Amino acid sequence: MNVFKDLRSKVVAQLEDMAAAGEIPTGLDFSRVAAEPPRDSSHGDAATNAAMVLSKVAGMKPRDLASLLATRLENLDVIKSVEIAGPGFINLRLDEKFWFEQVGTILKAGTSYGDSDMGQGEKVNVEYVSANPTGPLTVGHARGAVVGDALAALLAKVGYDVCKEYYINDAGNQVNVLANSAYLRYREALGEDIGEIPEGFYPGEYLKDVGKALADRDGDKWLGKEEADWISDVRKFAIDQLLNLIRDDLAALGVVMDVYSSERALVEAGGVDEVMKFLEANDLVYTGVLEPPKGKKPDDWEARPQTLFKSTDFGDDVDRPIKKSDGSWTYFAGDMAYHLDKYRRGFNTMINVWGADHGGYIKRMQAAVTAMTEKKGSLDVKVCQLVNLMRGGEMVRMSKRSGNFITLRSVIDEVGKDVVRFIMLTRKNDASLDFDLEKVVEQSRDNPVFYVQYAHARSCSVLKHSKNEFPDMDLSIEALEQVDLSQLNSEGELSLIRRLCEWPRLLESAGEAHEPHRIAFYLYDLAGELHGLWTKGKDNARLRFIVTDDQDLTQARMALVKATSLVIASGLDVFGIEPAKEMR
RNA sequence: GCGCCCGUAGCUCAGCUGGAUAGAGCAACUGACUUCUAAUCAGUAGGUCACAGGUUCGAAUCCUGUCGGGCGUGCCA
Repeated sequence: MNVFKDLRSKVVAQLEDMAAAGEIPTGLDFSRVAAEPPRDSSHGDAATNAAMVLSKVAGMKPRDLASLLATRLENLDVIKSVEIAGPGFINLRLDEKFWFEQVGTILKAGTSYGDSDMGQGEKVNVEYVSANPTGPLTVGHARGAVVGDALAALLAKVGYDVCKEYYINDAGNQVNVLANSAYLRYREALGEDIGEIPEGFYPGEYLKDVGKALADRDGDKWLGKEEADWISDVRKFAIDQLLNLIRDDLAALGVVMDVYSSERALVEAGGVDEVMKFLEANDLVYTGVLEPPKGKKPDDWEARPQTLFKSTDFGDDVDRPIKKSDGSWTYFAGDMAYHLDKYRRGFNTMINVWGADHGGYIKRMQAAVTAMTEKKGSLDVKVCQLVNLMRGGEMVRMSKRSGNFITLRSVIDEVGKDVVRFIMLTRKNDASLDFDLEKVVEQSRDNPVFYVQYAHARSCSVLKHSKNEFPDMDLSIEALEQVDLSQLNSEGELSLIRRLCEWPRLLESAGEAHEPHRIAFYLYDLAGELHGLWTKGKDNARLRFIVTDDQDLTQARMALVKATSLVIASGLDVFGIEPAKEMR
């Protein structure tokens, strides 16, 4: 049940009646007509822009059109009052009874309140993390992981059929570097002194375990052999080990993928050849020489003919190589095959969550998707900007060369996965984000995780206390749904109810925009309303949630508190966060 | 050079896809607080939405240009 969607259809119905009655022309386009909560709540519960949007095509002054429509709306029974304001807004005030009924609706729906069928079961593929299997996950990876995960959950909540996917880059050069690094550690595990890790190898300590595991499995079987003999086996072994490591890191963050897709498997199955065939058949490739890059010193640049994809035909800036000058495939070629594969698996809508350093790659990938799906597929790329890890206001510097980077795991161990998840969602993806290890565990309004969790914990606490105060009060959902809420008519209470009713609408707009961070801001505001109400009880005992001499009033308040905690829990659920029952 | 992102209160950021008098938190100032769990709440102050044009009933939001910051810019993945 979405209050505003419902109102909008009531408005449109009236407009259709007006057209039928000859008051306005027939056949008008109502798609821009909206019914939304006004920014300033003093304007009422909802406002429609119908008169302003339609005045021109209807050939009427906005105010005249508004007054015709207003008269009709006034006669609807849920509407308490109607007023025309400003340039032609129609402000609607709804009957309080209507709002009270919504609390019952929320209680009945529970955490499924806000679920929507907007997506119509459409298949959507969300690809995220996709970190190279060459090391443990870092804080940087965590942002993409959380944003992708929450976006997937959000889309599922509003009615899409979502597949969460991880693309394993196991075909490029870096997995050979990995294999060589692992081989070195393998020799070390078998007693050899390997000294300093040379340039061009991954130095990380985690590879010791990989080398040891390989030695345990295969003994000295690869020792003293040519690289060509062991590379393929060792590479596969190392990749599997690293993927297990990454999977564990993701699990510690609460992320579970539906599908892991291997680049190597795709290439070996002929995916790239198929892409080439398609491109050739459609005259989308040619052999050419690219201009030298500008703005960068073309030190060792020399002109070389390559196989190029005509991505400029689809909005890219230059055509992109799919074959290197030595004849091997570029990363892009494999990625094209991968996206074609996704499309073939039934995903017309694809969303990729990428790190900031991949910004320059978006256009060519979108061009590729457009070309390969003959415009039937779409690709949205969410680029996550950098996370600045801080401690007490100071930047935590990481040096990659020494292999001394901050792992995701160590951060989770320090502050907990729920904190990491929430903080990663407190900024829109394309803005950079400060993550202060001290601030995020502070107990203050400045720390949104705490503030929201505290609101939930406070609800739980209040419910528990009310039960102590009135042992025979029925707090079951069934009972609370039936409670008469007409006493909850203070401004704070009605404002909280209205806020709760915005939840379904917020979910849909956040889902449509692919912006899960909006939920974080909503929850923060919602928590603020609850804390505000709570403190009113200090001035006036009658306004406390628990009124010791009035069980009926208390029970009504409990219905509202319960509904609030359900919406908070449901928001946190989209974020994959466990709501706190108490603060310690 | 070109492309993408960003520019909103002293600071950190929202702004619901074009709505009414642009909102929060922090910091500052004033007040409430023997509690249903203390870590909160109420209020004051703070703005040329970088700048200049344009589109229209209406622009922080869309378009063009300028300035400033970040990222990316052949055969890495």
